Amino acid sequence: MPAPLLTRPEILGRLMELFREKGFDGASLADIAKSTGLGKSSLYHHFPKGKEEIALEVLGHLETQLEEALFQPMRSAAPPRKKLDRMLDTIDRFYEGGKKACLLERLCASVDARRFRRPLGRAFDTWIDAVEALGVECGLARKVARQRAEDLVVRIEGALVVCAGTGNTAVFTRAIRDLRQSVLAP
Amino acid sequence: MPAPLLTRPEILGRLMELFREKGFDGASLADIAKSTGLGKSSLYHHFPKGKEEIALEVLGHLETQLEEALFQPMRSAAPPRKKLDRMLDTIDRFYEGGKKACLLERLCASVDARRFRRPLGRAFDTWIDAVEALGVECGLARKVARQRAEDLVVRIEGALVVCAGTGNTAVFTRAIRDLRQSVLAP
DNA sequence: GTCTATATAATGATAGAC
DNA sequence: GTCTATCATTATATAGAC
Repeated sequence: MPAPLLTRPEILGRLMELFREKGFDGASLADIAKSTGLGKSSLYHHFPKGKEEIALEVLGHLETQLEEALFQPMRSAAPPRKKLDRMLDTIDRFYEGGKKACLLERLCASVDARRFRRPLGRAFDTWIDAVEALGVECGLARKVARQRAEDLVVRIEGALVVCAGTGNTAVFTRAIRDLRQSVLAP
Repeated sequence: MPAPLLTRPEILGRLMELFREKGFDGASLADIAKSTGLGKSSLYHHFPKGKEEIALEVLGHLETQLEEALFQPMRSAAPPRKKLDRMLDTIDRFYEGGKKACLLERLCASVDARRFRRPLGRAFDTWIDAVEALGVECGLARKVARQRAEDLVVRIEGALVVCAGTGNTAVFTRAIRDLRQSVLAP
């Protein structure tokens, strides 16, 4: 009875890396096995429903990570501007300055996107909600705060696409910089 | 000697639809054959180097379309604000109000993105250049015009991603509306 | 320029031993 | 919980007839 080689969070972390790099359609079970160090059969032990279940679990893992690293800190008593700065720092690190792709975007662009629709929509909404709350905390009208929050997510995702297409990460860096000013502006 | 069933632009048009819907990794040769009504062997007659060549040709077809429908009109003598409006109308139609994906984004998100890097970068740059020219025409400093142009492309691409993830096309509609005001603002 | 038939490799997924 | 071996299916790509 061999012991597990990796903990479940470790496995999911590696798989998130893989899907961010190759996308869902582009990552084969062979890739998945290699990136985790597990054989295919072991994978089906952990994820009996196969590749689709793997992606859903990885999405869930991301939601947990986002909650801890991105959303929890937003509910502290710190000044909203500080909290926005912290969020943008975390985002900048997570995407490595525009060099790494977004899991949400990669799954949106997959053939089975409809299967992932619910968790994808929830992840985007949670993210937007967190930024909206900052705006409201800053005294912005709810509607304005909402639009600014949507705009933040839109610009992050768009900048990642344009960076991937042009190879010019300056676009992402500038997006982050601009958002520090614009999101909570009066 | 059977006659060709479709002209080359017709073939490329259908394939563009297919890749926008399924992505490069998600569209199989069987899908490609079905969408064009051609057998696999016929496909290899038209595109001897296979699937990768198909995607490159489709990208070229898009560049031609963009040149005619998007960039040419920008070089007319019309007032810049009118021309921006026209571009945003064309974009809105092309993406069907946020319901259809962007070919550039789908190819950026493919496993072989590096193969498409050059034409992808060129397409993005040409697009940004065209918008930048409008800004300069409007009296904006070149640097400002450039940033606004990048921002337009970023927000379009990002809005498409968020729409695909949330199913809420309002985000795209609002992005288009906002851009009408912000891109050429003094 | 299209077709049918096929080659060959890779795909997602299972069976059963340990 | 992992492994090796294998399954049926699908993938991209060719050969050669018409």
